[in-house]
Amino acid sequence: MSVRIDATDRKILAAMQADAAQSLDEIAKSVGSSKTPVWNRIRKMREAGIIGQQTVLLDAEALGFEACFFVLIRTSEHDADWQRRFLKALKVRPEVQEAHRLAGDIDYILKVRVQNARAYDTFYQALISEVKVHNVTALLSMEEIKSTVALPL
Amino acid sequence: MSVRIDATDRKILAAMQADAAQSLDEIAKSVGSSKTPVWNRIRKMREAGIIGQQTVLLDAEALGFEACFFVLIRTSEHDADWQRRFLKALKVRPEVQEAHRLAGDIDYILKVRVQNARAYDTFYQALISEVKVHNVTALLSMEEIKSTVALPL
DNA sequence: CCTGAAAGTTGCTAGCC
DNA sequence: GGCTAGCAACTTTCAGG
Repeated sequence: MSVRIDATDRKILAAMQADAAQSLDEIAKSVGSSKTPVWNRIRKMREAGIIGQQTVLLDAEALGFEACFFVLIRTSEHDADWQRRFLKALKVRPEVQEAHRLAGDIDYILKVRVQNARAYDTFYQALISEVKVHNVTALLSMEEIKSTVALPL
Repeated sequence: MSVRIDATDRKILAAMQADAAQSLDEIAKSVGSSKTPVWNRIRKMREAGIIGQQTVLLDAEALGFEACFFVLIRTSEHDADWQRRFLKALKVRPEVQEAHRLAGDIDYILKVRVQNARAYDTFYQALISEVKVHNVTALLSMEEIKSTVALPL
C-alpha cells in the first residue's frame, strides 16, 4: 500500500509541484539523476496514489469569481443519515472548493468560491433548504494574501 | 490587460483544470476544434495570466502531513508596519497554504498544513513571537471531505 | 539501479483556406 | 479566425552494464 519515499523522491515531487510542465530531462537534471530512473520513480508514486491529478491554477478574479467565503457551520444533527446527505450536497456543488469536518465546537468549515455576494446567497439558501444546520457564520475574504497547493517538502 | 473569454475558452480551461497532462489533440477534440486554434487560445490566456502555474496534487497524508488547521486571527494592531511584517511572515512560511484578509470581526484566516499537532505548536509559537496578535483560534480538521482547486466554469 | 538508444507521440511553427 | 502539414522535442520503452 504505502511506498518508501527517499530524498530523491522528495526532490522530484518538489520539482513537479513547482512546475508540472517541465520535461523529464529538466527534472532529472535538477535532482541530479537521469531520465529513466526519474521516470520509474514517478510511475511508482503515481501508482501508489502519492502523485494525483495534474492541473493548472487559473486566475479566479479574471474569470469573474470575485468573492470567496469561509463558512463555519455548527449543527445539532449528528445522525448518519443527516451527515450522508450533507456530505453529498457539498461534493455535488462546484462552488465548494474545500470542506473539512472539524474537532471542537464548530463542526464544519467550507471554502466557497463564487461570482459575487448574491451568488453566495443563492448557494447558502440552496444548502440550508437541503439540509438543516444549526448555525452558520460566513467570513468574506477581502484579499487573498497567499494561496498555494504546494506541500513544504 | 484583460482578455475576452468565450465559450470555447471556458471549455479549454475546464479541460485543462480536469487534467493538464492530456495532449493538445485530446483537448481540441473535446472542445470540438483542432490543435492550432486551441494552442493559440491557450497561449493568449497564458500571456494574459489567466492560466497560471501547472502543478500536481500530492497526497498530503502519504507524505506525512497529517494535520491541517484553520487559524482565525484577530488583531488589535492595524498600522502599516505591523501588517507588512505579518504578511511577510505568512508568505515566508511554507506551512501556510492559504492566507486571507477578512471583512468583519475576525481579521485573518490561515490554512496551515503540518506533520502533526506538535509541528503546529512550533509554527504558532514562532508566529506570535514575530508579530503580536490579539486573539487566535485554531480549528483542527478531522477529515478532508472535499478539496479541489477547480473553478466551477 | 543506472545508462543509452530506439520508436512512437506531441508541441509548436509556418503557410494555406 | 480555422485547418493541414511538418520538424524538432519530448515521453515511454527496452536491451544491456
